[in-house]
Amino acid sequence: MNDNLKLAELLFPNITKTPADMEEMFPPRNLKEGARVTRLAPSPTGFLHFGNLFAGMVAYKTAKVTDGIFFVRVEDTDQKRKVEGAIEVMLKGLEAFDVVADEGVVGEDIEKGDYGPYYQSKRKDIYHVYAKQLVSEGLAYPCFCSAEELDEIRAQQENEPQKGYWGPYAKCRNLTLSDIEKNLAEGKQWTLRLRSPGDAEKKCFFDDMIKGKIEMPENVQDVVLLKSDGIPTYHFAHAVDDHLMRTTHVVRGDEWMSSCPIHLQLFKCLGFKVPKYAHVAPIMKEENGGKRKLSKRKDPEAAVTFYVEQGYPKESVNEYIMTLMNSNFEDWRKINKDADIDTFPFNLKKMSVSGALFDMVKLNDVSKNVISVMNAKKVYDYTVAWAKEYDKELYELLTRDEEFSVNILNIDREGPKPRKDIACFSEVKDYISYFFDEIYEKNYELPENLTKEAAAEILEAYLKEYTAADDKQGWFDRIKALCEPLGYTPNVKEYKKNPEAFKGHVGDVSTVIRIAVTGRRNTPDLWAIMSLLGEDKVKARLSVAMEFYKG
RNA sequence: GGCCCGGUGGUCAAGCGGUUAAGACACCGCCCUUUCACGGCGGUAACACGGGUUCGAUUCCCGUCCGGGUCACCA
Repeated sequence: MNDNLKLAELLFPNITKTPADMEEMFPPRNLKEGARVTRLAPSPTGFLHFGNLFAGMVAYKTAKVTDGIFFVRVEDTDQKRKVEGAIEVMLKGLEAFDVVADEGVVGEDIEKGDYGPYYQSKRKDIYHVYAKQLVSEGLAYPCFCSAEELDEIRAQQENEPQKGYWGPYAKCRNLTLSDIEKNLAEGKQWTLRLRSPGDAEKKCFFDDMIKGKIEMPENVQDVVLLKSDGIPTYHFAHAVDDHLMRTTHVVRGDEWMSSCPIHLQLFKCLGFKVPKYAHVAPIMKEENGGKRKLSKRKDPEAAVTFYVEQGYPKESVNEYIMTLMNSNFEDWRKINKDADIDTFPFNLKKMSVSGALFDMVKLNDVSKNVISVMNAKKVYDYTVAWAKEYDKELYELLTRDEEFSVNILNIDREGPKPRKDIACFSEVKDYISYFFDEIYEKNYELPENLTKEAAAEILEAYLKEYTAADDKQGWFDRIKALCEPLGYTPNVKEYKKNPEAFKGHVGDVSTVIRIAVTGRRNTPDLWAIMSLLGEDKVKARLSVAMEFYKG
């Protein structure tokens, strides 16, 4: 027995399984040609960042368009960062936007699939099988350096371009078996390090699905594989897990790019086939002229819960994310208006290489379009569901008389040219406020070209004429008839030709009525509004406004 | 600082040596219109800079500058 084998035995006495056993336990997946296996591997921090959703969506779509598998693995190897209830928060956030795993962690401590466990904290023995293998091959060794010693090494390297624990600085790299036995006997803490076979003069290569061909110097760092508590670092866990779980495409944030030399080397040392990588750029935020990553601390929209709380329908957020993911999505949508978003041929290679700025204005535009083509009942249902959670008053108002509420939401909807007023359901309250006395806010402010006196005059005349019995045409004819006696013209074109001849046109008359009834200058179809409000309420509002203008 | 990646209108972006340099959002104007919208039409606005290579560079190469990432017993 050579020293490496003895050391392996010494370090991992209880590990009896071998990599071959692992291969047998987690055989290659039986999927059709071209099917991709992707994953989302979040750490349980209790916060679902928009970037996580974004990356998750990329991974999810990649699997879906190839009839592959998308799974969730929880990277809980850092005990210090663990947060209670974090899994639930994350899964809920993903689910709210239809990113649902086929396999892996599907609920707090609920796992599904044959390639688990999917919590890294439960996979210790699996990692140790490979750790033992590496040691026995001389590719890994225990390191007894303390944090202080490591700091010292760093201090020595000030002018050294190649920093870190490598070659000449790797103090524990050449410890003899008896040195190690002695340290162990003294009860010294140790980490397991890779004995890097890399050469800084040589290059390593990989072809990223998004970034293209990448060339970097080989890794020479003796990176930590197992922390002193025996739990693996990200690098080691990534290699072991993604191999054993048969991930074909590793989709992750591009902050991992610079670790690729380590990963490539690890896969090689472990005898694994390297997966394809797809490094996605982060979503950025504009800040005094510059760009920076969306920040959990500074930007409310960085939290996925933000969209839920504001009441953006999942369809809107999904559409917006798709426009960010593949810019040809909008063109596709234009010619496939009613198509299911899942039928869009998402393509990893069309992803943008650099980070896009998050654009709330664009999100709102996308969302208005999405909501504008929903029927009134659907808008009602969505709004009620949202309000139940986030706005009790609105919930009560809306559900008091469902038919009435749906009718309100139906004004100027479901036609060939629906209005686009609502971007998210938290806007609904304001949008419909004048239908409910409880939340209606009077506002009699007039446009510049109209005086209080003129407004009072118009209202007085209209009050005499108004009847709820009119149909839309009759209603409008009546308003037109009002114009001339008061010095306005019912004909806008005529007004434009000769503005001096009139006090205004029929639009001004309508505006005064609209303001009196709704308290605002822009609303959907006024006739429909007045019909829903009913004669009594309309008359009351007209009178109150008239008194106001009379002063 | 070393190593990577990137830089086309305000934003998202097509583009792969010859284009009037697409499109979308935003903005402006006009038309339609009872208002507001919707819709239609039109407009302002861009290849970071300097060198090459080439008959010709936004496209290829080099340098500069500017952004971003990364250099942990965090992921």
